[in-house]
Amino acid sequence: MSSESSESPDPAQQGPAHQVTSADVARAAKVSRTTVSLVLNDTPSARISERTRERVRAAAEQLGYVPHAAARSLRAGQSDLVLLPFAVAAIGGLAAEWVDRFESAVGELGYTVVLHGDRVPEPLAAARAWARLRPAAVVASDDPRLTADAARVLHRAGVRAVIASAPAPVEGVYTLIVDHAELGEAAVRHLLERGCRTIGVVMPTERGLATFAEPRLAGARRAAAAYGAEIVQLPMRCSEEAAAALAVLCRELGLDAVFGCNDEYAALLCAALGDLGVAVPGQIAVAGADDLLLGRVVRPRLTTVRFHPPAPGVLAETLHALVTTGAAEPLPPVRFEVVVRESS
Amino acid sequence: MSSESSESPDPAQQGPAHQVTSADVARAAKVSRTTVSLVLNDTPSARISERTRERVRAAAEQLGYVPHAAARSLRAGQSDLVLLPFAVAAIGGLAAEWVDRFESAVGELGYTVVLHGDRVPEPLAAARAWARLRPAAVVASDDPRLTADAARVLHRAGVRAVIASAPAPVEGVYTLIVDHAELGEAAVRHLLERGCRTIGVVMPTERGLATFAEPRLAGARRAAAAYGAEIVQLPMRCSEEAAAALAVLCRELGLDAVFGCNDEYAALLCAALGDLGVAVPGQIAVAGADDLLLGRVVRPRLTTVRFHPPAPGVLAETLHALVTTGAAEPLPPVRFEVVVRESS
DNA sequence: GCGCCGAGCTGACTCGTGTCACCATCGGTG
DNA sequence: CACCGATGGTGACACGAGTCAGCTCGGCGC
Repeated sequence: MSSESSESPDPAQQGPAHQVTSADVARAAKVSRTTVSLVLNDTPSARISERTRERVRAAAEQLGYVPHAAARSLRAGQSDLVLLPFAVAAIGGLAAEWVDRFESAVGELGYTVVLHGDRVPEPLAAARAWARLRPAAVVASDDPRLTADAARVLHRAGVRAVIASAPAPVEGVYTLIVDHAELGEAAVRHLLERGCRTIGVVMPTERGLATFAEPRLAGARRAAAAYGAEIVQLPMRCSEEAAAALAVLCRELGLDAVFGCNDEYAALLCAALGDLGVAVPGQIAVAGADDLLLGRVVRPRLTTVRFHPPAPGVLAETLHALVTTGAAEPLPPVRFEVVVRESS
Repeated sequence: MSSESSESPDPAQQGPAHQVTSADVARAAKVSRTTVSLVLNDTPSARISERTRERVRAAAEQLGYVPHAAARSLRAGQSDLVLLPFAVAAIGGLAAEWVDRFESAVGELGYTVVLHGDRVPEPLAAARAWARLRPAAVVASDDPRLTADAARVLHRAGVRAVIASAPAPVEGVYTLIVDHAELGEAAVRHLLERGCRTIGVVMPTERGLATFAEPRLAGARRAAAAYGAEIVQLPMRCSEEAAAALAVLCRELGLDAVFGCNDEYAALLCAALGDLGVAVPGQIAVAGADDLLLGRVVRPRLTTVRFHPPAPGVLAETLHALVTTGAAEPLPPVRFEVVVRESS
């Protein structure tokens, strides 16, 4: 494979062909580098004749000049990066679409969104890794590593906005309250209202999911307490085999309902119960959470809890306000809604 | 631990508190900036006494110094960024896990992986956007924007390795051959071997998926031609309603099999057929692709085509070789495997 | 002739880092 | 005393871009 037509057969072989800088454009247009900068950035105060502007733009185009973001933000003292420290696999289908729309929204405000998932468990080490990039903002979601200390490291590195969703406010972080306990409570209250009194709660054993699972369980307990009902913890891996084993256990324990913690686990368990001949919801009712496509594909369709995050555009403006003015109106807590379908 | 504690109550409120640079560390340790750099980078040729090293490290720790990645790579003339220009929503569940493992693998080689999904449709504009970040490598997957011209823009900006998966080699790009036509062919050949002769192929109407759908359809045609069978295109959105409508159409058309293009579409259609009382696979056999969890959760379980990408570590080493030496061994084409389950 | 003005452009400094060449000190030797 | 070789450090430049103060030049008024 060769990429450069006639000049040179293979640029990958001959080392970087000399990166094009604004100095090259200046030489080509026979002006100073200053002029190039003024023209290409449309600096309002600059008094450059239209003829010169044309020359500069033509030269830039012809040379294929692309500004160097790092150099620019170094000089500017502030970058246009917005860092989302997520591992891709940790983003569900629903959230993925939200992320994409958020990306468009902040993109229109001139930011460059960047996802960077690392496996660093220690909060300060993770924060340092993020800080190296000197982003203008960091937007995390229920990431337990985003502690007050981590936020301090980020602010020290010049990060202007640190945003996170979390069950409770974190010092130095603009916190969007997402109370998973409330979600668990809503799901289990629904099952209680259906008359169920012995309710299993699936606890995913995959690392990282504990952040959601623990508070959801706590909420489930809260709901059960009000009805004098019983809660049973059900550890489970995200696999068919684990689901099959757990289904047997559910029957043995005589549960009359299970909160799956998440649509994936709920659907897996639901299918396993069906294979066992257990009627859903007749003998055991099942509810999931997060309203994934999955829940509408299985039969019976899965009852789930859908949550309503702020519109991406709204959060984008909040971010922009934080970056520019250092403050922003707090957003209302994220609300949940039980979507009753056929599994309960 | 607290790095600043008493000085300032709320770092977010009082503006950037003066970013900590290596010069600050130098002052605190009473050495030159050069020494700081030598110590913190463990430069092998440096002759610095252990006492001084300690002082420098202590000062850096105490001040919470984090190096400025942009400045560093500016000076180095090359960054450690690996850019994956994917929209998050475009990554399926299976691929997401692969991406995460790839991230770990290249991370161990000292790179920083960054996902950046934009919606720029024009290849050169997109390439310029990527080039601004001056990554060491760009790894794309079946992205139609990664043309030979786009690759040229990237190389011009000093990008050392441009890697992509695609059905056919692209000039200037290290291409990992993933022949979706072959995938479609395998799936449909399986259905043909089951005796089916009138086969529908779902064509997702969502933008971006055409990249996969078109070649898969072409492969389906190839397989059908060998058997003298008929192929019917079935456009479909990714929703329950669209699936229900399409299920009716399938029955009317008298199809005896459908290739769902993808497990999501296949599962959706499968469920809709079931709701209609059509027996799967009795009356209509269904096959999907990509081997998502979804396919093992629905009943009947979905027959699917699984593909075997190179191990993340292998591709990471290929990338490293390209970045450092400019060349790498070609990898064998990605192979596919039909996983027969209950829907066919 | 001199002073002033504005249009049009540029020189020189800055951001935070890495690195090369050079410098200072010291103990030892001819 | 002059010289040497380590040892332990530092000064100054470069990377690519943005920006402020200042330069030149032609035209105009008196």
